[in-house]
Amino acid sequence: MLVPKITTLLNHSLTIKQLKQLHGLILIHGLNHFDRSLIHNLITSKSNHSQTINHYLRSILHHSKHPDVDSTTSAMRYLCKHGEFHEAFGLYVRLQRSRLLVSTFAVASALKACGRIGDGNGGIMVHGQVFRYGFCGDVYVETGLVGFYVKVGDMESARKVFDEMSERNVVSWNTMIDGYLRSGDLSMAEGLFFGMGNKDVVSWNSMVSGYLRRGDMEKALRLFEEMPERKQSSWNAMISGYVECEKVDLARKFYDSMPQRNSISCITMIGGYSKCGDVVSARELFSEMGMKDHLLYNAMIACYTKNGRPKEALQLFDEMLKLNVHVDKMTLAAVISACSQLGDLSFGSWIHEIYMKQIRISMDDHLLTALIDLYAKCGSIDKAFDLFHNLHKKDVVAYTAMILGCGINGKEHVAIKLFDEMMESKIRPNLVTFSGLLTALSHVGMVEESYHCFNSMKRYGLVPTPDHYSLMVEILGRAGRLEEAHNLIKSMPMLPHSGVWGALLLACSTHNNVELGEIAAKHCFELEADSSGYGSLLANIYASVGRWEDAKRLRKSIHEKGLVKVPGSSWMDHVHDMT
DNA sequence: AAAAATGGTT
Repeated sequence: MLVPKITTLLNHSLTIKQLKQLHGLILIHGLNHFDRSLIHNLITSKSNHSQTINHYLRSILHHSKHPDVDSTTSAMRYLCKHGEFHEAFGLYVRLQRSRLLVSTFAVASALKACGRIGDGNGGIMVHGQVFRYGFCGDVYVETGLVGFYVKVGDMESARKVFDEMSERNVVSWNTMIDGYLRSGDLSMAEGLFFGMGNKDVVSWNSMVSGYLRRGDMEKALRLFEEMPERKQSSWNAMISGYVECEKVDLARKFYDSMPQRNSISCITMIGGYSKCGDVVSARELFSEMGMKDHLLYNAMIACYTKNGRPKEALQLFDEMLKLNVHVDKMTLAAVISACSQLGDLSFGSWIHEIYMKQIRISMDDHLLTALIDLYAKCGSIDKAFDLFHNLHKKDVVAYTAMILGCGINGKEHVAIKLFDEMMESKIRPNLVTFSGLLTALSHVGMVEESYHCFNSMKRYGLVPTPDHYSLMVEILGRAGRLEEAHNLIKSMPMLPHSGVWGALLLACSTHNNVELGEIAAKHCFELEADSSGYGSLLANIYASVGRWEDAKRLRKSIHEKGLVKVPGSSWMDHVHDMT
C-alpha cells in the first residue's frame, strides 16, 4: 500500500522538505530500491538551493548500501555541473571499489572532474580503465580523454588520443583547438581550425579570442567579421580577448556596440577594469546593470579585493546578504581575502566556522588557501598549517601564502623548508613566491641565501620587480653591506621607485653612513614628496656623526617647507651640493 | 549527455 503511494509521489516534482520526509519513510521501511528515483527527483528538482541539494545527495548516496550505477552516474554529472569535482570523482572511486561495471557516462564525468581539479594521476587511472572496459570506441569517452589531457597541459597525449579516435565530433575538434591556443601553439590551432569541416560558434569564438590573446588584432577582427553567425558569446569572446591583452578601451568599444549585452559581458568588462585598477569604471558598469545576479556581485567584490579595497568589498557582501542574493564559493573566497587584508579574524573565522556550515558550502582548495592566508596574517600560524595539510593539491598560491605566513610569524626556517619542498614537487614559483621568501629571509639576515634566491629567479624566467630589489637592499643594508646595496640599485634595469632608495636610506641611518645616505635621500626626494619622513632620516644621520649644523639646517628646512617636495628648495640644493 | 566565462598569494 505504501509502495504505490511513494511511487506516485516520486513522479511529481517535490520540494527538498517533502523529499526528506519521503526519504524518512523509505529508510524506515527499508525500501532501498527507491533511492534511484529519489536521487533522480532531487537532481531534476527546480529548487535553486543547489548547496542543500549537493549535501543531501551526498548523504543519500553515502547511506545506501548498494550504490546503483545509474543514480551514481547522474549524481556525478550533477556534481560536476555545480563545481563539486572532488565529490564527483569521489563517487567514481566508490563505484570502482564496489566492483560495479561503470558506464561510459560515469567515465566521461570522472575525466571532466579530474581535468578540473588537475588530478593527473586520477585521469591516467581512468584512461587505463577505458582500455580495460573497452570504451575506446566511444566518442564521449574519447573526447573526455582529450579534454582531460588538454586541461592538465599534456598536449602530446591529447593529440595521440585525438589521432586515434575512430570518430570525431565538433567538440573533440574544439577541445584540441582550445588546448593548442592555451599552450601557445597558434599554428597547430590554425591548422585544425582551417582544416575542420563543420565549425560551430564555439570553434570561431575560441579562434578569435586565441588571436586576441596573442595581440593579433587584425586576424581576430577579420575572423570575427567572417563568422557565419555572431552570437552573444562571440561578442563576449572579443571583449575577453581584448581584456586579456590589456586593451580595456577596445574591449569597452565592443561592449558598447554589441547588439545585446548579457551579464557575462558585464562581468568580463568588470574583470578588465579590475585588472588595470580602474575600480571607478567597474563600479559604474556594475551600478548600470538593472538585474544583478550573484555572478555580477562576485565580479565586483573580487574587483574590490584585488585592488586593495576590502572595506567596499565587505559592504557589497553586506548588500548581497540584505537583498538575499545567492552566495557561493567565489563570493566567500573574495570575502575571506578582504578579511585578511583588514586583519579581521573574527569575521573571517565566523565565515569559516559558522556561515559556511549554515549555507552548506563545502570546502575546496581555493577557499582553504584564502583561509590559510587569513589565519597566518592574524598570527594563528598553527591553524594555518592545519588547513595547509588539508589541501587536496598544494599549488604555487598555497605554498606562497604559507611561506609568507611563516615569514611574518618568525618561522623563517620553516618558510625555507617549504620552498625546498615546493621545488622537490616541481611546482614553479612565481614573483609573489619570491617576495614571500625574501621577506622571510630578510628577518634572519641570511645574505648569501638571499643572493642565491634572488639570482635563481632568472632561472624560472622571472624578472625581479622593484619590490624584490627593495627587499634585497633591505637585507644587504641590515647586514651593513651598504656599498653592495647601492651597486645593486645601480644595476637595476628599471627605474627604482622610492621604496628601493628608502630601504637604502634606512640602512644608512642605522649604520650612520652619511655619504650613501645623502645619495639615497636625494633620490627619494626626486621620486616622491617627503611623505615617509626621508628628510628626518637624513637629519638623524647627520646628527649621529656629529654634524649638528647640517642636521639643524635640514630639520629647519623640513619644518618651513612642510613635508612637500619642493624642487630647488634650499635643503635640496644643500644635498645636491654635498653629493 | 559533451567545452567555456568568476574565486585563493606581495
